[in-house]
Amino acid sequence: MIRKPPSPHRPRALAPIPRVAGLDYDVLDELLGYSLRRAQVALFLAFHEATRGMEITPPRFTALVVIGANPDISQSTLGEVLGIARSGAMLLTDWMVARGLVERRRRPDDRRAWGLHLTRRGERFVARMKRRVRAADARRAAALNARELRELLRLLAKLAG
Amino acid sequence: MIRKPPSPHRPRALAPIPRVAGLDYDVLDELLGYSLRRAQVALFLAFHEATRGMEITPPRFTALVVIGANPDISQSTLGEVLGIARSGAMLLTDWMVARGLVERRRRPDDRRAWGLHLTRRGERFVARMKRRVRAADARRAAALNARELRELLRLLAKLAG
DNA sequence: CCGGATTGTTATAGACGATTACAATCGGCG
DNA sequence: CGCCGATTGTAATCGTCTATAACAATCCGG
Repeated sequence: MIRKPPSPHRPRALAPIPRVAGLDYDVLDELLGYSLRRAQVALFLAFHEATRGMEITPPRFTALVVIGANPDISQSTLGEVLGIARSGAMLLTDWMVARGLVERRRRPDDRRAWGLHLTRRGERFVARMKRRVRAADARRAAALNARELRELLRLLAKLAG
Repeated sequence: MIRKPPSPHRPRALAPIPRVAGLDYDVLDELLGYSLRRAQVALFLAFHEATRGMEITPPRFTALVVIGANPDISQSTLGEVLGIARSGAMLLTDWMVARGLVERRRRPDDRRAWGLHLTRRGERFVARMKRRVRAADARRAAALNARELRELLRLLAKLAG
């Protein structure tokens, strides 16, 4: 069972969305979608900065956290959580396995599916990752006070629902 | 000057990020970045629905709106607004030109740069696009009342800054 | 007027996700 | 029990998007 070695890391969008001086943004400034994107890019940059050198992307982060919190999860469910196809979930899993962070275990009850588990190394890695990302997220969120932050999370949840 | 015909349309991520029942999301639910992404995907789906059949993506939408509001803008500046490299701005412009929505005009003062302008067809197209996207955005935003919406936009701007 | 910066362009490569097809396995129903 | 549709992981392929690097034409400041 030969398989291509998983790819290294090169993030797709490192550029912030600058507000170009003297430019008319027209309807964009009234669109919730555009404001959301601007804010999300800012948060992504903080994320990327925080995980510098770890070869981590948002999907990889989410996958590792979810596996850590839900041991024995299947690749299919993982893909569902991330909103990607099964084939993508497999490549992602390949990457984590190749880095020694995750292992596939056979399930006694269902021999089609794998159960995904963090290795000891994976556990340590996830803990370090979480610490850094949390801190970076909080640092960005510090632009808001506690009440505003709570309100923002509430409104975002309402929107996503 | 032969050039490949611009590509047709196939959006990258059509899937919402579902909240899988019985799953532990651990730290994700406390991260601003993750909440933002969930909300943004929801808005993107509304956007995609609204522009169905128009072969429009968010960057294309932004580009057309910006050109409409800032005639004679250069490709470089356009790329800067979008946060992409010049080479990408050119492919994007190629697409708009091939669809007859935009034309490149020589600038008398600077013969390196093009000035981008909407064609008449482009103007009509942008108007229709704006109407649809605005409506879809508003429909999503209707999950919030007027005060909440204003507050959300304010907080997002603070975050992005 | 000359050398460095800017603009558009082309070519190339990489990351990522979708789609499709396939084999193994599961599960329900007759 | 046995069959058939559904599910799981896998593999192969394709399309889209973006970056990088190199290049020519042009601009601009000392």
